[in-house]
Amino acid sequence: MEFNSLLNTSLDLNATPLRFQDERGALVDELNRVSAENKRLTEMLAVVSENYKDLHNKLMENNIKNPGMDNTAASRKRKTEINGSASESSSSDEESCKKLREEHIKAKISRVFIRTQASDTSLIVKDGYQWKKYGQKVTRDNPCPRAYFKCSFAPTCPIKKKVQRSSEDQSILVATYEGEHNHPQVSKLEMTSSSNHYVTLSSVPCSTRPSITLDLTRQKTSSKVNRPEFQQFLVEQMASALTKDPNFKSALAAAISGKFLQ
DNA sequence: CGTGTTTGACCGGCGC
DNA sequence: GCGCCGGTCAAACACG
Repeated sequence: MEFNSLLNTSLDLNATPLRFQDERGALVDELNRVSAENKRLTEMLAVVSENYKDLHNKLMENNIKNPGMDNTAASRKRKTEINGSASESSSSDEESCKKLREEHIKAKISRVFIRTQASDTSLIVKDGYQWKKYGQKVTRDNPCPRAYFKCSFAPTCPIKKKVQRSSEDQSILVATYEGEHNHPQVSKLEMTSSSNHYVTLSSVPCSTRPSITLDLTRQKTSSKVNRPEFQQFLVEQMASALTKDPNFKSALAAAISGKFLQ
């Protein structure tokens, strides 16, 4: 139930204070607690944004100092592939550039955390795109199977998605996106799944960026947070801090508009 | 019958 | 060189 309506209801019951005084007091306490929590989260958000800005600036400086050195996803696989292409005397510069571009796409990795119903055992994440499942695997570090998806909307779309339940909290789905779509989003309506009750707030991070997970499902938000301008402010602040990354921004907007308006 | 999903086989990278 | 592991393929299967 909407917290504000709860509060209003309790205020309407002033005529019978003996009966509802305790409940009203509890609600006021709850309001204060939620307001404090919201303030704390806002501060945390500001800190995280600042940290990200710093890291991003350092990354940019490093890229300028070391052009061609992509240290955002320094997997051993990538290193060997890049080294291999660089050392191949037979491969042309064009091929090397092409490989580097492909590697750059692969380096664009983002993670999305989605709270689902405990009973929901599917590995479906509705994010507005059409996906084709091409594999499933049980990995060593997590008893829950990992599903592999390719974008089915455009055959040439290089993005891949991995979805796996968190080993710590199996009600949380972790979707890992590798690469970027090379086409517009199919359907924004699909972004808010009825079964996905949590945040779809993504970290945007090639390994150096901070990872954020916000719990926006706590519906007892203050009236200030319910204001559209505040939501817009939050969206703009975070989005600008995260350098307009499309994955992050769309997920953030969906999370804020969807959950705060509930 | 077409489309999407499942699942075992296969491949390549990596550590020992 | 061998085994482990994650990722991908493709045949079989399910479903509308």
